[in-house]
Amino acid sequence: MRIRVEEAIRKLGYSPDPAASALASKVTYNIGLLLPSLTNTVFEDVLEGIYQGSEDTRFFIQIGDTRYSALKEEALIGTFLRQKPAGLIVTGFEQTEKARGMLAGAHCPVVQIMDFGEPPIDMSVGFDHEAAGYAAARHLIECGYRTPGAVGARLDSRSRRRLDGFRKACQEVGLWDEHRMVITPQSSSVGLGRHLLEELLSRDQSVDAVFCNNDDLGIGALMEARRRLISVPEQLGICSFHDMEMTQHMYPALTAIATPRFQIGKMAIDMLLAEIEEPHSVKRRNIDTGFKLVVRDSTRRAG
Amino acid sequence: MRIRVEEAIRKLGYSPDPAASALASKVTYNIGLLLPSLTNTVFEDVLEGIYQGSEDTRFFIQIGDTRYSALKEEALIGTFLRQKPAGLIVTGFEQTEKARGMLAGAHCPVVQIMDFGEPPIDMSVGFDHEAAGYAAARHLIECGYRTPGAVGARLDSRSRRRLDGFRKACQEVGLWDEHRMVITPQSSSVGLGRHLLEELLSRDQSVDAVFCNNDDLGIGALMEARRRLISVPEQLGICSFHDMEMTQHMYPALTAIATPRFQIGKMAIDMLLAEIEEPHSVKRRNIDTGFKLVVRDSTRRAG
DNA sequence: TTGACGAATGATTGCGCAATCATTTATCAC
DNA sequence: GTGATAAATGATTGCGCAATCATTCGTCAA
Repeated sequence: MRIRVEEAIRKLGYSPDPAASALASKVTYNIGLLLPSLTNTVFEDVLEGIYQGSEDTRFFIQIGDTRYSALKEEALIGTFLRQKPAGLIVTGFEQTEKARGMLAGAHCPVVQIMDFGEPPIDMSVGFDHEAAGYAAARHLIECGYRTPGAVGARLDSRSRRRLDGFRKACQEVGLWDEHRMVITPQSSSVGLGRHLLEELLSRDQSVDAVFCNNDDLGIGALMEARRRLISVPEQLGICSFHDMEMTQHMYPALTAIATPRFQIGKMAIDMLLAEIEEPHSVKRRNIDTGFKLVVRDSTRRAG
Repeated sequence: MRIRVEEAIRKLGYSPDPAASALASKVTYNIGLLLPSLTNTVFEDVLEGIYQGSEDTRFFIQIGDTRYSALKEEALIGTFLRQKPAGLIVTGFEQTEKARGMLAGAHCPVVQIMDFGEPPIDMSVGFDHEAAGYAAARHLIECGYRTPGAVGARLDSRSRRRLDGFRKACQEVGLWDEHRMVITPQSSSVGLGRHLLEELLSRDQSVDAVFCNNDDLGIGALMEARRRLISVPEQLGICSFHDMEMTQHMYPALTAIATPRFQIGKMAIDMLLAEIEEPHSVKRRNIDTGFKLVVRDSTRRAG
């Protein structure tokens, strides 16, 4: 009987209507993914992990681009929930009150990614951004740099906390001056990195090290240093953030805080699928992935 | 009456069920977008254009990642069509026979992007890759380079045609040797760009210019040249492809064939929305956006 | 053979909306 | 005021499936 039916399916080229299925069963095989940006290389790797973890399952990843706007995010959460997703992955902890309410009341598991600290709405996987910024500062200080600065763009809460951590570590050893923190709401780019280093140097010519809030800025800073014939790492140490593939191939290679973006994506989808399969089966619901300092030539001073 | 209804909607927090709507009307507000890769910066800008063009409309972009596989693409086209999308955007002209059949029979407009040449299934917007490669070669030749090579990765049909065009221009002036074409099926990265230049130089030390099939490779080649103390552009001219933001900030800045990725995305979504709004209203259904040679220091030899 | 039980199969209902048709109400010219 | 037309409103049906219930069939022990 089953065989006969399956033969007919093949012969007629039948395939079920997902809309009818969703209407009748009140659930779909869609997994909603909310990212603040798709044009930010940081999220490419997260995406890669999520795709890899959901390949060959019946689930379909539906991406929403919030453009770093909590309101757009709120609207998208509404749109997604209306479609009765099987699960939801959202970036960070900074949803609007209403969005948090919707997520808390959702009839599906929810994973918050890229951050660690606050208790999650449901589950979370990420790392502590303040600790990461702190680690960057400690590294520069231990390398002997004494006039550290920092540059940052597109200041979402996570970026801000990285800079907070950096500032804190510098203050602890009495090496901080707030003038050496150059930030802008503009979205980050290599060109902006060059510009921000320029601004930093114009504010304080004695700056001997800079923490760049992400790799675009790091590469930009490196190129600007090169243009000005400022030697890296001797005259200027550069520590980048995220460590995308490119940074290790720069010349000199960039020291960076490497963030486990692929792993975060993979763990998030794994947790989500497990929880969809068997509700309440996931035990560790709030995961700190940590980060890693990768020391390369851009901070490796002789002596 | 209308007012009373809308008040009730607000009060009850009612929002229509998209599944029921899709079932009853046989159409949704989803626009399917098939890209070969999301971790390729090339498509970020396309995406940006599409998002910008669909913002504040009732349409929702649904992304599918084909991972450069025609079979995955075929499967995704099936998945998308089952959802009765309002429109579809697919990359390139290399669909499987079956996929082309499905697209041709789709009850919605279809735009093929990133390529120009073949007659489209429905509509298309892109540029001629062979002509772009040809232009790169002509530029290097006109700069006086006499031993041009080329490196390429991830050889989809478009990449291949770029290299074909490059080869053709070199052959026309008797400057070609197939040994100076180094290609690999690996996916492109900066590290790979370094490696491919290494390979190219090991095959023929007299190479004095290289065309890189995309910017990752171009930046990698530049970094490798730097490491080997090969001066750019004097000893080695480098021409990159696509011209993402970063290339102009390299040191020396990279000459590149700039491709109008944002514009392609924007035009594609505009054509699609117009056609959804009013079938057969779009007149120019096969658009050649062209490309632009941007000359910078990496090919600007003194004399 | 009989009864009892579980598995396989068949028949029915409702999900929430859009589309269609049937009805009522408003609008206007004469 | 009348009739004719257009607009607004109301009632009904069906989209294609999943879930539920009702039925039949097969299996086995007594």
